[in-house]
Amino acid sequence: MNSIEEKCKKKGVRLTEQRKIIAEVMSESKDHPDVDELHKRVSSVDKKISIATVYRTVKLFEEAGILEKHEFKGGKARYEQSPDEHHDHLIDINSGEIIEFVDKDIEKLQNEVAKKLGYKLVDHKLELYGSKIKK
Amino acid sequence: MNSIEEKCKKKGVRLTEQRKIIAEVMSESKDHPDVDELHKRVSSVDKKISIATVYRTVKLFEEAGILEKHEFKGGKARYEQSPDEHHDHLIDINSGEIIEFVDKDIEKLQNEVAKKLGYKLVDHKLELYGSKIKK
DNA sequence: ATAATTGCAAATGCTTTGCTTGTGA
DNA sequence: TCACAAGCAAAGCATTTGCAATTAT
Repeated sequence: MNSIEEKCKKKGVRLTEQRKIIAEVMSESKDHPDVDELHKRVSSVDKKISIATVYRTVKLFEEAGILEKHEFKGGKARYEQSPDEHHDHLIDINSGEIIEFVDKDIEKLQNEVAKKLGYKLVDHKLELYGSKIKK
Repeated sequence: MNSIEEKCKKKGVRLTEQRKIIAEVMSESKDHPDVDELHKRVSSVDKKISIATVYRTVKLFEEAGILEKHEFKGGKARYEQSPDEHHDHLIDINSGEIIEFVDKDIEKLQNEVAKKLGYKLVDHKLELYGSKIKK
C-alpha cells in the first residue's frame, strides 16, 4: 500500500478503486503534474476514470492535507504529495523545470514580517523564477 | 495628466479615450482591483466601455510594465500600478485585506538561494497569508 | 442497506478573440 | 488617411456540478 493510501485510511477517507489508483500514481510521481497530466497517467492504469473524478479526488486529497496544490504563474494548477518538511520552488523560466528548496532563514524572516504587521502567519507562497547560469 | 498616462506617452502607447479613463482610475486606486471591479469603476465615468476593452488594456499596460498583475490564492487576477520600489503582499485571510511590505533581507536571501542553485533570479512571488493578532 | 462516489455532459467563471465599425496621430 | 482600437457576442479553457447509475462499508 502506498503512502497516500495510508494517509487516507488514517484520515477516514473512503477508498474507492479510482482513488486508490490516483493515490498510487501521485505517490510515484516525483514531479508536479497538472490535472490533465495526472488524468493521462491514471488512464494508463484504468482508462474509464473520468477527468471529473480526478478533479474531485485531487481537491478531496488537498482538503485532507494529503496533496499540495500549486498555482504557478499563468498556468494550470499542479499537485504534489504533501511533503514532511515544507519547501518552496524555483521555476526555470526557459524549461519549466521545477526545483525544490528549503531556506530556514527566509522562513524565519517571513514570520517576523507578519508579526511586525500584527499578523499571525498562517500560510505563505514563495516562488522564484530564474534562468540557468551557463558556465 | 495622471502618472499612467505619462508612462504611456513615454512608451509610445497610443492613448484612446477609454485608455485614458482606465489609466486615471488605476492611478487613483490605492487597492488591488480585479478586472470586474475596475470595469465597474471606469463604467461610472463612461458606461459604454466594454469589459473586453478593460481586459485588453490591462494586459497591454502590464506588458508595457505600467501595471502589475497578481494572482493571489484561488481568485481572479488583480492589478496595481507598478510601484517605483518593489514590494510584496500579506493577505488577511479573514477580511481579504492586502497589506504591502518591503523586506530587503528576504530579497537578498532569494537571490542567494537562486544563485546557489545555479540560477539568475528573474522574478519572484512572495505572498504571506495571515490572520490579525488581537490584543 | 444506503449514503457516498462515479461518469457523463452540461454549466460555470474568467479571459480571449473574430469581426465590423469607429477613431487617434 | 488608415493602421490600430473598441464593442459585441461568441469561443476558449480550466474547473465544477446536476443527475442517474454504481459501489464501498
